[in-house]
Amino acid sequence: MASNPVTRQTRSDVPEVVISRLPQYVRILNRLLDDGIQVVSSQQLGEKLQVTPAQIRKDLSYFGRFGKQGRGYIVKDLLERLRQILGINTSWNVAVVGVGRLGRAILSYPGFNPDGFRLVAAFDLNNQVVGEEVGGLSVRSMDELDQIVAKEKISIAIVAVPVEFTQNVVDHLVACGVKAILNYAPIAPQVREGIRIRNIDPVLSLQSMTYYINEE
Amino acid sequence: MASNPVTRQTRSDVPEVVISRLPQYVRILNRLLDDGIQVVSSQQLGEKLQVTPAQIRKDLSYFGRFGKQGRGYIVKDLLERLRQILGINTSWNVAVVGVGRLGRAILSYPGFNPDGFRLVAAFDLNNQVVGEEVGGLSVRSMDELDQIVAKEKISIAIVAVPVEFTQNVVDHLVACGVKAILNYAPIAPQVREGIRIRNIDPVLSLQSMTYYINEE
DNA sequence: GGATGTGAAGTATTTCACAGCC
DNA sequence: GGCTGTGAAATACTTCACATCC
Repeated sequence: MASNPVTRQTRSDVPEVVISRLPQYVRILNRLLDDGIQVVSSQQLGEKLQVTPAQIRKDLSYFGRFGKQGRGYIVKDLLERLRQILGINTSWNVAVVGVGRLGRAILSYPGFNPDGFRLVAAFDLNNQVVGEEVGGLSVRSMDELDQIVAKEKISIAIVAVPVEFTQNVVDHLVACGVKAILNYAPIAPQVREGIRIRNIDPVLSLQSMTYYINEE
Repeated sequence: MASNPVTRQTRSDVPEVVISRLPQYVRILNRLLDDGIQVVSSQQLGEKLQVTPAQIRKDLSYFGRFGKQGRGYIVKDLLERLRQILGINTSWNVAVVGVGRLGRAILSYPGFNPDGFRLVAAFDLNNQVVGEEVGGLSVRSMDELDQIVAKEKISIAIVAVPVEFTQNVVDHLVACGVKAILNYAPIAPQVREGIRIRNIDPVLSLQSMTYYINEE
């Protein structure tokens, strides 16, 4: 990371850095589709994404041959294939843990649903907040976590609790069967092999930019 | 990414990926200092950060020789040097543009100040919000941007406006002399050479994790 | 004895460049 | 003619391993 430094190797032989670029391709393709554009070349895609056309072709080549030589890629088809590869062609149920100011902003953000995620449950550590209605969801107690994760088939959680509770909450989520976590607290929680975690850490991002401001 | 994928090369010959790790070292060193630990080895630091000791030593070697052979690093001294290198030994004035739910969460987050940043101004595009008091700041109109950026010596901005306004706001900020931008909208705004930008993009992070959940 | 700092070796990732196909 | 798909080359980054020093 900056905030999300990409880690190494998986059993699959596709470099993790390649996977991390696919969602950006998906986003651009969605836009092109909305604009009624039907065919796009790696050249054009590269311009929009500020990456080299060769990189795009190489990235895609890990998964198959999606293009038409001499023409480019059919936007609709490539989009469909990438969504399939990433597993975002179906919708994932997501829990939000922590309903403070940040949690509320997350719960009311409309951008998750169109992109393959449904926020289906909200939890808070503080019983003062439990029962409150936020973003169309009734805030639950952590005691109900296990049960609701199972019932709603939740495999992804967004954690926005104070830093001192974060590792505990993450452990609890993993114990309940959650497989991927997006963490907003300024630490890097430890998780066992097989669990994916990404940290959203604006302070780290800012601190790595100041180096370059100084340089001038 | 995932949200902050690290880009390439600068005039300085220190790899960007190295710079992106320094803030994490700073964070751990701060913790060690708080815990009263005075000396630390690359081995110990590596365990806490889940990176190899060799990487830490190599990273630091780009900037000088900070350790004592046979002993390790003096926590206080290394921390001070890293803060100096990153330019976070002094405090940067930061503007927040966009005072919606997310902007409010950012403005009330107490974690920026201890780490080298002071939120000194808030702006919104919507005149309904202008004049309101949020996080101890009075929300300003975008008309005042130029003047306040100059007066407050603001070189960093956090942008949390709706996606359709983002490129415009970024352009405006750059025109006013802002040098680094942290963007929360789900696009990658284009900026000219010399301006640093990082995107906080939770949806991209989530979408790159689903690939691995599926894999199992 | 123990840990740093660093060339050299080993990997990973990106880019080149061109054969092959539409 | 134009653009993909891909080995090969180039570059970037990480890890090794050891001389050096406290």
